[in-house]
Amino acid sequence: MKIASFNINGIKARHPALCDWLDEAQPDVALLQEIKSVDEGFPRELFEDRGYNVETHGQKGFNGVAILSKLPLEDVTRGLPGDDTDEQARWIEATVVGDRAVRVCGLYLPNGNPAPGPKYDYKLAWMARMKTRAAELLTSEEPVVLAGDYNVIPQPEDAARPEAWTEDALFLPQTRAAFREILSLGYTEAFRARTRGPGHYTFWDYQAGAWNRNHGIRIDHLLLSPQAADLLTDCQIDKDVRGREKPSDHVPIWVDLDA
DNA sequence: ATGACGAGTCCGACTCGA
Repeated sequence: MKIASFNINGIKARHPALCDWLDEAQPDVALLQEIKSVDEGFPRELFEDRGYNVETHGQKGFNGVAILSKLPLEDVTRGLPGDDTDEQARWIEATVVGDRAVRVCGLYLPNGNPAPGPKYDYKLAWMARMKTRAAELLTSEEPVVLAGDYNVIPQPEDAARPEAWTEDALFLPQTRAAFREILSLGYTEAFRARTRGPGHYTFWDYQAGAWNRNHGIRIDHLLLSPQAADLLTDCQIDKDVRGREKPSDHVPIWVDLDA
């Protein structure tokens, strides 16, 4: 079961590039972030025609997450539990029924800049809620995948120029500590389970020639419960997507599970 | 250096992102 995460930065602007990548990468499941669309505005036929089931959790103008799955989806839920007043569409869950049932969560973690400030407070509060949900999911003792745009640079080696990010909400010590707290519940970061060392990125800013200079950061992650980690056979970043026509500023990252 | 990004919203200029 190939499960991918991709922050597409707007479905209206990105559906051609997204379809090209789907046709070539053939993921069984694609967890999308920043669809920037309401549910009714999402071009679901484009994906249904390719054999995908489509579940969206959209909102007007920004944010928004979606699940595309060639396998049946069950028990779909929308929104991160823990704050009924939170209206931002950043979390969707479903159970993918393959040879094994896998619970997948697609997430778009808040950016948090500028820090300090209310946006950073929201980020940290959201991460605390996510930790609670991540802990609950572990009690199922089923394979769980938490995949998405975490807006977290875990380590200095995950940025081409870490010195440029020291004051940034993506790299502040509190942000990285909150990310480690979720990992410490018992999750495995899929990419780092298989690849060590610097130079691996999932985001390059549109500005200042970041792509041409390879000034990237690694902020899109897949976290695996122990039962999912036992099934891991591969994890790759589709870096070349960033160099194509009208790209997102993020690229896809995916795992292959023996499920 | 007069610049050096892009998407969405509602129509020129704002917000948002990372």
